[in-house]
Amino acid sequence: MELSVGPQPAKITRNPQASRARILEAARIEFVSHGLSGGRVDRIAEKSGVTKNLIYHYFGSKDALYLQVLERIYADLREHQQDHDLRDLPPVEGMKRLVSNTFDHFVATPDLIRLMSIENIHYAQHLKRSGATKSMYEGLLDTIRILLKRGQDERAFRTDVDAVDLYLSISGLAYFFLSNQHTLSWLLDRDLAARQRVLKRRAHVVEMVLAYLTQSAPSEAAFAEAE
Amino acid sequence: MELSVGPQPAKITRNPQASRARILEAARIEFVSHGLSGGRVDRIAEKSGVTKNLIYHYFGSKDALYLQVLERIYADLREHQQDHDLRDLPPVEGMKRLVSNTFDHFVATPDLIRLMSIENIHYAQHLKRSGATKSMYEGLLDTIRILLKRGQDERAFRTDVDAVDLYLSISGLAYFFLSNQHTLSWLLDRDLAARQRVLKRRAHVVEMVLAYLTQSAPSEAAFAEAE
Amino acid sequence: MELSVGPQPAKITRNPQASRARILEAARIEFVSHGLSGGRVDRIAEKSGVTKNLIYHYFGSKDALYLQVLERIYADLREHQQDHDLRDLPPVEGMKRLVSNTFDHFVATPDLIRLMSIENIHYAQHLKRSGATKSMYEGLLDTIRILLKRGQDERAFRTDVDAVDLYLSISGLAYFFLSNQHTLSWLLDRDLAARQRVLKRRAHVVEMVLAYLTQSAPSEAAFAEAE
Amino acid sequence: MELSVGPQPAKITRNPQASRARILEAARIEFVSHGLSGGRVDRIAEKSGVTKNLIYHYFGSKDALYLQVLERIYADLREHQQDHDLRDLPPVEGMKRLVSNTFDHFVATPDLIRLMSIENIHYAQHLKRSGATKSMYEGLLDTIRILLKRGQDERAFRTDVDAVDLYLSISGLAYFFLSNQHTLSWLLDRDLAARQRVLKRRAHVVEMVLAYLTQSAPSEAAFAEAE
DNA sequence: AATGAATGAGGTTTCATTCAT
DNA sequence: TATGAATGAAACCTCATTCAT
Repeated sequence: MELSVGPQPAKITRNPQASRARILEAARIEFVSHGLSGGRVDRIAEKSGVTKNLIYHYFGSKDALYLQVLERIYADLREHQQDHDLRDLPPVEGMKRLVSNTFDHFVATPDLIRLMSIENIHYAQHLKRSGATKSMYEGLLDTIRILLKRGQDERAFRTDVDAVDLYLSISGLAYFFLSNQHTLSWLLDRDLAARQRVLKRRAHVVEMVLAYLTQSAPSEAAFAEAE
Repeated sequence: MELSVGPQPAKITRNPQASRARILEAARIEFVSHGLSGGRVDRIAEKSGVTKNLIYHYFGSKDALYLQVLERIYADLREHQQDHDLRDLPPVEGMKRLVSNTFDHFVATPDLIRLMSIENIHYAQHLKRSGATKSMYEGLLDTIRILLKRGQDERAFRTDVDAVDLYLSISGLAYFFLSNQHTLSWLLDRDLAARQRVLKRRAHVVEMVLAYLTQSAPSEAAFAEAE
Repeated sequence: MELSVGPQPAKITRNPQASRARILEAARIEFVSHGLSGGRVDRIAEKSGVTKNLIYHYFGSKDALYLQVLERIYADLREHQQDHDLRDLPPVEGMKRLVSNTFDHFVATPDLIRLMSIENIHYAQHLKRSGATKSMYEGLLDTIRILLKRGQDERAFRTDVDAVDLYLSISGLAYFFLSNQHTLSWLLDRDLAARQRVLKRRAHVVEMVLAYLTQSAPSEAAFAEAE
Repeated sequence: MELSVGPQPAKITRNPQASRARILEAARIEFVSHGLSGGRVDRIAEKSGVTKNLIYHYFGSKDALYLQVLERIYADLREHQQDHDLRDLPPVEGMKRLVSNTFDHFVATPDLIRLMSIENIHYAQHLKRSGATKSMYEGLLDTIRILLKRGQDERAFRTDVDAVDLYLSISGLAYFFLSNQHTLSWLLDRDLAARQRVLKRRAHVVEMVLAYLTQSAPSEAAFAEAE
């Protein structure tokens, strides 16, 4: 579309924090939209109204800037992720809330989803280099473990559940639907971004997880065939 | 004195189909490894042992080459996806097989997973431009619908299941685990690529889907809260 | 001065060897004139009538191109340095010729002198990385050794001469005068580049070396080293 | 609540002379290490602990700063060069001392040597622009002339000696060995910086100069000029 | 069918320098 | 006297693409 807004008036801020923030914001949009290789420092400079030099002055390199964007996204994630208060709810209720909260959070942060995909395309090499972010997952996993334990003690949940698998399922059921929105919408000839469709999906996900957890006995045993 | 053999052409195949195939194979590896923006025509030329010009001669542009790779991956997918024979199995058994087949197929085709992620990063713009491939999903969806119907008729499966949601769940439970292997392995401090881990995951996925399908009644109804 | 010859007509050669040669020639002039850090790839491209890309296509980097220039200068040096035929002359005559040949050769190849200075500014890091050139000095040193030996056998030359020191003196007496032409001309208020001055210098250098060699006994011995 | 100490200026010296001195010192190291084109204002600022602006405030430009460094080096040279007291020694003794003093001085001031080389790479354009320093050479040349005259009067020295050539030889014999240390050490496969090697060289240089001066008659005369 | 040579446009990064306070 | 913020110009280098044969 590219409405020609003309050359951004190069607003000199003399406010380094504001400049940094504007660069980071523009970089987030750029990298989320085009990936790391596809992202252009020129566009980031233009969008943030600073010169390219300043970007390099503050961040050192395109890669380092990308890493900062990545770390900030994860830091935001950690801040906004509040599952602690679910730990004291009745287990079934708590778990339902946890699943739908996770779903909602994914819906609310498409950037996070795209950056995670981008990172995986790059074999997570930047994330691995980053000093941050690892612990954040522990909170969510702990909440899952606590609710699981309490539900099992109450005989509401089955007892053979691996918390990590449960976490992967809760996430995966939402993530795939969102991350692959564009290919799936086309292949299935449906607009998966439509509000009703999203709400329906959330209900489905919650039901599937809860059905699994509340099933009395594991079905008749392990699968045998390897590969 | 120079032997006048004329200009010694380094490596003439004179076999256009073989050249095309070598280019496509090299391009697949390149794009799967580095993404579309990150993929380099130079490397494709080098790996396939042809000159860059031939690539342009055959495919016209980098984007067009990428599209060919994409279409071929989908064509392969369609060819190898054989779910028809599951349609006549007992519904529970058939569904278990369908879930684990899907899982195994994803495990066996990491390229497909990476290309789907790459396409979504690019808003599926190439896939949408492609004339091919759309129908392939119908086969799998039909098999799901048939097994679902038969299971519901036998009162083995719950009746309020949306086939598309079921398809999304079966795929998503496997896809996320595989597509996000690199970030997850690091964040969770586990090697999710380990064979035992993969097998365990497959069993879990099958159980979750079956638990959902075989649950007698839907849990107490719709969710209310919208975002 | 910069006579504006206009944009070199970008003469497309379709002759890679000619292109390479033109690039190398332009690079030699550029690096010799401005040093390594001061040399500009843009100017080399302009002067050689090719695009910058071609330079990188052929040579990979500015540093690599500089190294090529350096190696070529040394290769030329080796080729043109013909001292072999001096070995059979009467020792005094041979040595005179060797000294004045060396002097003349330095005068004739100001590029070599400048590049040697440039390399030393850079701690010879490129030369050290080069695979080439080392052996070339052996020829000259051997000639020195042979003439020296024959002169000593004839009792024409003193016997306490270190060949390497002699080589360093023969070179240094010429080199300093030439390499430091610009500072010295200014500091001494004389045009050291003037033809008469150069010839006078050559005679002086020959005399000094020969006076040393033909001196009957070494002067009265060691110096008390000052720190 | 923030302690309102106002903008906390990191490191205010409020001592302009000390700042100037620190800048000059850092600049000297920088230019001597990397040359003029290779020297970086950023590094000078960092090393001297001041902001770049101050450098420009005091010196105006990189070139001007380099010139200051150059002039200071020459000023130091003049200050420390004490050859006056040699003028009254016996000529042979005095000349020996002058040669080895010059040699030692070069050894002790590698910066001077590197800057002279750098200046010559730049065609001495900065030195020529400088208002200073020219006269300094006169002292040394005068000492040479005086000792030469007295030696000739005593019939200790030959009579056909050009003082400037003698000066160039005394300097060149030491300079080349030192300025080209890096290339020569590599090409000759010897560590020319080793203390023993340096002392040996000094003795050789003294001997050569004295052999020349004390040689009774000039060798048989003219050289047929080549070229 | 295939090539070796060459390019235009634009990518990331560097660096001397200036602005506003 | 001194600063932190910011810049313009140009540096090196990359990459998809085309030309002439």
